[in-house]
Amino acid sequence: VMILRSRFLDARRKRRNFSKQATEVLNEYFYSHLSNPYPSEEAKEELAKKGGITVSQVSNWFGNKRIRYKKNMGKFQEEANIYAAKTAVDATNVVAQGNQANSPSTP
Amino acid sequence: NPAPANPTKSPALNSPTMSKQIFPWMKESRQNTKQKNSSSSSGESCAGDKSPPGQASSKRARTAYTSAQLVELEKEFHFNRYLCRPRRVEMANLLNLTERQIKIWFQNRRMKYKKDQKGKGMMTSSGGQSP
DNA sequence: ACAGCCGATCAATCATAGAA
DNA sequence: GTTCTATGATTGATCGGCTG
Repeated sequence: VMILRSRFLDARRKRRNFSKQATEVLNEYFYSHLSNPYPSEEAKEELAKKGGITVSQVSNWFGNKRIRYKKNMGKFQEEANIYAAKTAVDATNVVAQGNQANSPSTP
Repeated sequence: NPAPANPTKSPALNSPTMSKQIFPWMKESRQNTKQKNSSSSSGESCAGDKSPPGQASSKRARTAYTSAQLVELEKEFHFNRYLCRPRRVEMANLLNLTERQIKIWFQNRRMKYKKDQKGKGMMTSSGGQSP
């Protein structure tokens, strides 16, 4: 209403859809870690690099994906099956206690 | 309430492949993780009550701040990124918000500030796309 | 004990891109 | 060109951990 939405002070919300490559990488991680889709900071950086987007964008994507997935799981069923085939890093149990080798970028 | 939220719903899957379990993070709403218990007498009432029809539950609504409030907050932030207690009380009255809201606003604002700084540190020289 | 901060996340909402 | 849906970003507010 009246409150002319601050056309200014309001960050420019320009949106550009992600590339197929980025979406592919993000979905792959999401569905292969469906038991706990919370990538670590390092994992986010890796995903950002692979998808050609920023870490913030990776965070936004996971935030939106999680909420929307749980809000309407049925809608993603199909998509889930598509990505489910790849990488079965799935573990019914959360918390990786035995942290084993990874492939992080050792600084 | 578009989604009746049926907490206990069976997966009922008929996919040829594996299943789709309902992991804990998919469970609704926040406020979980910990369960403290208790024992103690008094109190029960646990909160958690759903909320179906009725109502009542606390609804941390997303109060939409007016542009006037935002301008004041923004102005103050530019002056000081941190607020002292007295100043906070002052602003709370002035803007008709609670001290808590003022505090939270500054916290979120600082996070945003930090995030913005992050993105501005690298820019070789190219750039500017002018549409 | 106790309040404030940080970092991550949630959840609602805004605004636009794309499909119908 | 209009209408509805998918999706990226923003933001008020919460959760848990840490600190003085």
